[in-house]
Amino acid sequence: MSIVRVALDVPLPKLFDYLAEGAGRADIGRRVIVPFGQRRQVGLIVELAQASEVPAAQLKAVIAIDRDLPPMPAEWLKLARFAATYYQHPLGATLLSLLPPALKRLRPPRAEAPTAYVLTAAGLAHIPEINPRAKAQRQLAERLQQGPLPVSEAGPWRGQLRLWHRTGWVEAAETMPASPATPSAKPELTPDQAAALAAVRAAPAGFAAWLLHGVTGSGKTEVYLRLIEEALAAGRQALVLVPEIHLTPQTEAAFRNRFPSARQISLHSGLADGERLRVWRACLDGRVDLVLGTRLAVFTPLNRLGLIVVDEEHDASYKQQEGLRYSARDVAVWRARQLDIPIVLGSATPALETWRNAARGRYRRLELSARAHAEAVLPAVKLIDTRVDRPRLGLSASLIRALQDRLARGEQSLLFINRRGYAPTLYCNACGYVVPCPRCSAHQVLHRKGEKFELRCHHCGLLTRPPEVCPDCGSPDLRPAGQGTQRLEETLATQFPEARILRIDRDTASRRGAFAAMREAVNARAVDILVGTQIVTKGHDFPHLTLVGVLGADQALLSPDFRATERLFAQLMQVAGRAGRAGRPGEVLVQTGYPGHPLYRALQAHDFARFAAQMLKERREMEFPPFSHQALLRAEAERIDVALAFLDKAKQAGLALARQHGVSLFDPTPALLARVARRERAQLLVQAGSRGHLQDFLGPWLEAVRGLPARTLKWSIDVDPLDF
DNA sequence: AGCACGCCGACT
DNA sequence: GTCGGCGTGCTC
Repeated sequence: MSIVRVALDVPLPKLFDYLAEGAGRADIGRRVIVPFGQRRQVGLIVELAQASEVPAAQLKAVIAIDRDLPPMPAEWLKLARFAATYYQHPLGATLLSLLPPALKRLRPPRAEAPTAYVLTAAGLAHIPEINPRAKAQRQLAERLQQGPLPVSEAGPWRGQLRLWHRTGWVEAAETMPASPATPSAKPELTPDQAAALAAVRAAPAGFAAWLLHGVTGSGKTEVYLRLIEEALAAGRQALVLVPEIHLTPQTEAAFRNRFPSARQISLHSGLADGERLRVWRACLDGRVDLVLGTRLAVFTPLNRLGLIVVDEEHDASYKQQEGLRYSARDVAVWRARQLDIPIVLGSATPALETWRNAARGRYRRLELSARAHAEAVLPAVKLIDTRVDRPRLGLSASLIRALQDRLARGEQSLLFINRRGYAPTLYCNACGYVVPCPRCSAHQVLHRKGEKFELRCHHCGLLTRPPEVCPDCGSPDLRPAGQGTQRLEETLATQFPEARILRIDRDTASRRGAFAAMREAVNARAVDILVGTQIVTKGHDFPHLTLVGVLGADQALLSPDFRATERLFAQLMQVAGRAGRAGRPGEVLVQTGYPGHPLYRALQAHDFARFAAQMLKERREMEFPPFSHQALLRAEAERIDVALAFLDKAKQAGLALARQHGVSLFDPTPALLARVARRERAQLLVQAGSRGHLQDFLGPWLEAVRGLPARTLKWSIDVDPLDF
């Protein structure tokens, strides 16, 4: 009787042994259903064993091995094991969280009816044999030869398609139907692009990590496309990671137009379970050439992977903030190394970690310095000193003049303000009281809803009606304080009654398709002034935009988070890149009370290298990443002292180990946002000089932490944390 | 994580 | 006298 070692979705760092008659090597990586305690669980076979340490009498037998699905490949299991180990997450919980949700259900889900069909090789071979009198069949075959046929367009052919599906002449098309039959034209390469491509081509085959550094508009995408083209031509697959779903539709279309014959899929958390399963299955079967997706796509099982691209590699959304807290960028680099293939990390403002890796020669840097359109020059960045030119309702006189200019010339402007809602707070003019969220350590944000106002907490979602009088002193003189996108929109409407204004933030762009519609409106010049949060900074071209105004940027400079400046710089570079793309020079006006700040100087010079050098110098002095490696033990409880006491015990339990491994344990502190939804959060920082030391320490330490009583609290470990 | 077992307060 | 509170301990 064989014994299989099964990974289960339980928070225990161990495998469970089961008897499985007739199980063999071919079952490693297969889904199983096993009895577990009083219930049944879905698991994954990860090893075979001759004997078990568990007494034979306690071993139960597997209920079923799912052989309908190909086993998860060894490479994938290895990748998942790495992630589990590196991010200190139980292997079972890791593996099961990486499967499509549908496969975690006990009842192996039936693959849903396809939404489109393609001809199989067998189907193609069958075509000549179709009876010439069977007109409908001939027509259908002809149509299928032109490409995938969506069921929605199949009309009366539906029955025939189902029949052919059963005979194997057609199959479900996981890949989106290619739009044009002929690939879109390849633009001519700029010298920088050509040089970058030449460098990659000249490198010996195998693993290499490339940092493609180029400002917005310098044509990074074209470099990706050429490299993908070569990978596809060599019969390999390409995996392209992008930060967020908003980005996928247009990137998706660009890729499909360029590689109409490639089988392309998109993978992100917005997909319905059935769709996600189908796409996954297609990858597992090797029926996909090009995968475009958000962070979770880094774990797609692919057997011919030849190239990985991580676009906007600095973006924080690559880091998962719960469960397995992985960084898709870092996992991608590991995967490329494991598969011995190249990986390209692209950004105008690389993460300082990445920049330093390039400086140390671990990654190789490729520079795109010029904008792809020769006539498009980098925008001039000017600072408006708000100590002199005091903004009224957020707008300085200089910014108003600049807006007037664009309106007069029929050009578009964008005002960037990273605060949604009407005003960040509602305060009492008599006593200074500010309405707090009763459940979080944060102020409630004033939102306008039609003619009415409401208070919302951006952390826990609490929605309340604004008080009529100050809850503290009874004064009726309550006022909005500061600016949000809604209020700015309102101010602009009074200031420029003739202007067409559009606000883009999470509140207006969250509806499906809303974002695309707004982008279209802007491109059709149905908008004069755009007001937006960071959502507008992400990879969208607005060709008629010549002015970008930045409001409220200083806030990040005062943040206690040591990465806040890095993020602000990236955001400002990105938003500046929106201005002046179609030959007209763009202008960026930043309102600030600190015009002498080095961040702004570097921004004016469009000099990332200078900014990075400054930041790295500071980081080195402070022994912050990338000059150290961190992990955060987070704890949350109903009371902060409970969380802090737990962390203190954890610290005591780790002191000896820490000394032994040369690792520093800091004192437990309340989190920057100490209370969210009535839960008090605290954290303990672990810092080490190298990844190795940190890793060596974390394993045994967490084992000890797991033994600590933690009845009324939840804790988790975050390796390479981004948020504090 | 679930789920059962187990020992102390207000109810048909 | 029971129903049920959630403390603690285990799951191959």
